[in-house]
Amino acid sequence: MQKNEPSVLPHKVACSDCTLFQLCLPVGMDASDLARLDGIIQRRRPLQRGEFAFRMGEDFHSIYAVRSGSVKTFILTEDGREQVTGFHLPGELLGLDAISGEAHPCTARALETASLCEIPFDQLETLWTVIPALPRQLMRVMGKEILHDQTLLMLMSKSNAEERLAAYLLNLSMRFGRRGYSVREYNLSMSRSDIGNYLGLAVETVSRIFTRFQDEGVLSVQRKYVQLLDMERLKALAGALDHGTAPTAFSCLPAADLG
Amino acid sequence: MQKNEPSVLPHKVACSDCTLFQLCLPVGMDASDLARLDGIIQRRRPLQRGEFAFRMGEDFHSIYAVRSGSVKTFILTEDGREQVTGFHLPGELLGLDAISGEAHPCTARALETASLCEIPFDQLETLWTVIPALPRQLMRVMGKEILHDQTLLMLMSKSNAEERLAAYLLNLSMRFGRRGYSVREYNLSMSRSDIGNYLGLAVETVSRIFTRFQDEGVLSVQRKYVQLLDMERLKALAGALDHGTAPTAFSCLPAADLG
DNA sequence: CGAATCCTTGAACACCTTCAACAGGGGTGG
DNA sequence: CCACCCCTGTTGAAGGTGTTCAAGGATTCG
Repeated sequence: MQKNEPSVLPHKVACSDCTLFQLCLPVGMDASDLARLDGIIQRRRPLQRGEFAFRMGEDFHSIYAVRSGSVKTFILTEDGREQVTGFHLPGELLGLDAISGEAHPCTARALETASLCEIPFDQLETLWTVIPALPRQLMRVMGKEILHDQTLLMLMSKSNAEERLAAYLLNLSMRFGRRGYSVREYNLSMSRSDIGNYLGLAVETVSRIFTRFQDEGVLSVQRKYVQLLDMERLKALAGALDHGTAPTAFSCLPAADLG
Repeated sequence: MQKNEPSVLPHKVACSDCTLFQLCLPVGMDASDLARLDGIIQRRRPLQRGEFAFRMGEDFHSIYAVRSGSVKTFILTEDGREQVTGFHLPGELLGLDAISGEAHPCTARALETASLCEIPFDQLETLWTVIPALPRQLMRVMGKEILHDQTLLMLMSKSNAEERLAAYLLNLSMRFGRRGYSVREYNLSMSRSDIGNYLGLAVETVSRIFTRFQDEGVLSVQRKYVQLLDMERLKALAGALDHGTAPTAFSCLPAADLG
């Protein structure tokens, strides 16, 4: 199998010792910078599946980095329906969409046991007067988020159900790969319903396409466990959308994460 | 009629004298800060309809603020098709999606005669060491962009054609309103094809729905010129999507601009 | 073991797309 | 100034893709 969970529950690991270091905020910072950043980060007890990191409408105070586990973010419409806006893996930041306002526009909920680093935003602001690399880096991350959303947007408006699911699975693969996990097999921490919601498809459609992909030998799936058997076919299925004329290191979707 | 074009061609207007001041970057800056920002801004000759501000793949050097006219941004897929990612009105920034990378991920093209302020990013970076409000403000703008994309995403995945077009027209209305123009009538600077592309709909569908809305008395449209006759019905048509449990001042779509 | 939830599968239907033809400006050139 | 053309926009009819509705099967957890 694969290892989607770190073997040790990290509770007091410093940024400098964190294996996610390069995926997270501290890129381009030296040891003393790291120590300072470390000083403002709050490490809370891990969230259990279903628990909330923050809820829509709550005052915005902090952004969060996922250290282990996974989190989904979603908006509740006034009629009570959910709209999943993203899935967040270790090394990814949470709450960036709140920076422009006073309150969180979405809710963040753990899909499985997950530990987060909380980074109080006002302290981050005071910090970047002494660490010039910090705002630049945060903007890079926000820029990636923008790219991600635009890619997803394109997926939604120009692709059919097969292409969407293929791109989604490849994107997850890439993100797991970056974190040192297998790109060929992984466990989905989110339900079919979440996937469908995220991709703008009915659950039934997601299910049908999983079956179809399996019948065609592109992948094997059994409940949460997915093996990508024919990456090439999958990439072909994902369509011309991805390996575009894109500037930099776009593997299957832009450097920005799709979910 | 309405006034979508400033009467004077602005060529050497200082930030402090710019009527778009509050929509643009300089929010929360004092006179001396403004002067400094002013010093790095480059004002080029206006773009003619069809001219490019920058093209996908070009090195990222600057972000741009639209001063007058309108601009569309789009991605070219490898098979040569266009994907419109946004429309930009006066006071809105351009090129934020390039901050995370080395090159522009999209192309920006004038929909009509348009003048832009070019803001070299490296100079902006040096500037924000002396103007702490600057990175904060830029992040707010980027955060809005993220919110905008997420809203649009929701529109794409959960709404039908009528809801999309209604939300789109209301969003434009709101953005014109903020700039002091009429919220009830305006000229579309983009083609039906661009609208359809942007909303993930076929041109024919856009056309049909315009006709349907007109037949129902919701609006009147003739070529580019649109009058919103029944805002309430239009809002109802746009659906529960917008006036959500949203945190702050969400008029019809979040404070973030939809296009 | 039973209940609840998640996932799968089938069939009918709705919505939008595609294909096709035509209308109407706006510009150019005669 | 008018004729012509091209491009954009409109309208109609057929077809496809995904949704909805409905039911059954599988897994998990109390």
